[in-house]
Amino acid sequence: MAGKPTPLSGFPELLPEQRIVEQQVVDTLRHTFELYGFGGIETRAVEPLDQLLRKGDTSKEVYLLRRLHEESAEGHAGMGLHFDLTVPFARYVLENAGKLEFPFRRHQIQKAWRGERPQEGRFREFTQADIDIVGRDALPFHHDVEVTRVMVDALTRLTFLPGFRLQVNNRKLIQGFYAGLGIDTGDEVMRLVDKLDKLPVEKVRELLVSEAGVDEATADRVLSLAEIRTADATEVARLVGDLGVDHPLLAEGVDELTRLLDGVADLVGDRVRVEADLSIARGLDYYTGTVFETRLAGYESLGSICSGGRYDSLASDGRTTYPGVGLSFGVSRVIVPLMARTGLAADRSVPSVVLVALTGEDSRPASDAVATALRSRDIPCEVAPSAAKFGKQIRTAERRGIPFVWFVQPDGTHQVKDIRDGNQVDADPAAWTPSAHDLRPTIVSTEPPTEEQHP
RNA sequence: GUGGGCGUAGCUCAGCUGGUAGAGCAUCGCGUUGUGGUCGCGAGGGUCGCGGGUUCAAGUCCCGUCGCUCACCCCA
Repeated sequence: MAGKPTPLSGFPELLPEQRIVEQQVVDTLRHTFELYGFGGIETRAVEPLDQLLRKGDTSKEVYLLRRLHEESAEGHAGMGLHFDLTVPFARYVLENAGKLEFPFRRHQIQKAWRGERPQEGRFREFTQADIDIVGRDALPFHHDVEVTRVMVDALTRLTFLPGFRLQVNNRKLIQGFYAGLGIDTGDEVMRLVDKLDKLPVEKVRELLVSEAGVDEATADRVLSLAEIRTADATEVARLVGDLGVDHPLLAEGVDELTRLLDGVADLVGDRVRVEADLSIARGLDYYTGTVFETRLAGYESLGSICSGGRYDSLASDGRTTYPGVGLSFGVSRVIVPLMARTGLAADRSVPSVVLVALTGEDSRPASDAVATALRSRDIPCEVAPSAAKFGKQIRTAERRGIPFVWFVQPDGTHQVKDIRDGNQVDADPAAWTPSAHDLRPTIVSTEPPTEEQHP
């Protein structure tokens, strides 16, 4: 009954050379977030069940905590693992409202858990990286622009990943447009429009008529709005205006969306684009203004890999309301499929840039001394595990992707060999330094496949 | 939760209408006795997911079960 353990579906684990990729993604995100003054927090893994279930009928996706010796009538402890970082954050804000400075900005990079059936990019245990800004009673719109700028900057710095396309819309714009058309089933219409990336337009038109009860002319105008897509801030007002609908909320939404595109224009580039996409709505729940989705170039079937938006009531204690705006980047969702599909990984499986060769166990102190000298100058290195033949020691380095092997010569001098080109030179343990490029593992960047290309 | 596909060596897989288990890559050794990669030769490695059934005989057929996987549902 011994046998090899098998992987647990939905609980991905990485090899060392893959974990390096994940850590570099997380390090880059954190570094960028902190450049903008977002401090980090970590919340506990569990929340009371009533907190987790406030947002709807998702109880079946929550992992419950239960003692083996559970005796309560419910059969569980009344606690569950959090399924995102927003709900725990909202609770944290309320709990610590008296001690926090508002507007409060934080980043949070943690695991989350969902009991759903795993698929590519969708796991039961996964890592997310969130930024949010929360105000007390009010939160000016410029913060919507700010979080977008932070995330665009962060994505831009993930140079070893494919490009990103951030799609932005605004709930006020949609709701104002629907109100201007006299639609009174706005939520239902929005939910159907949100399916445009899965169902053909004709099908959605049918559903709008049959399920949302709008007439065909109205359905066509709803779809015309949803077809609007532009990266040009000045185009938004013109394209929406051409549809001839008038409503104060619509005007407000157009203005916000325009300001947002304007506000990030200087940061966008080839790898990270931002565009207005008026079909984006996000799940119905609590977004009230700006909404975001993000596609990974060449991996559109993964769906949105970085989402978020504005919620006028992220949290409320009954007396005070805390509006927020934020974005959530799906770390696992992006990197695990890339590793599976393209072999994305670091060029070595260990941090070491040098393997110090070993001539014999009696000379291990001499090799250790070399390693100590290198480490004192922040050069990661390791000493060979055994005094095997030098050919084997070199092979050990090669298999781990370590680029340099260090030899202590019989006369006590030193040489270091770059095993990639075979070049071997005299070196001083107190002075030799690898190139900055070699010092840390490098991620082999991935080119997007050209086949995939859809919504 | 529903439906399909697949479980054979470390990995990728072959194995026909049942007849005692294979390849490539990887690993280890030797050629080359302290400077790798190429090349050549050789070796090790398997309760064929698990349980039951049919049969003289099951990796192969049947039933069950577990796992993985894809799609649907869902996606706060």
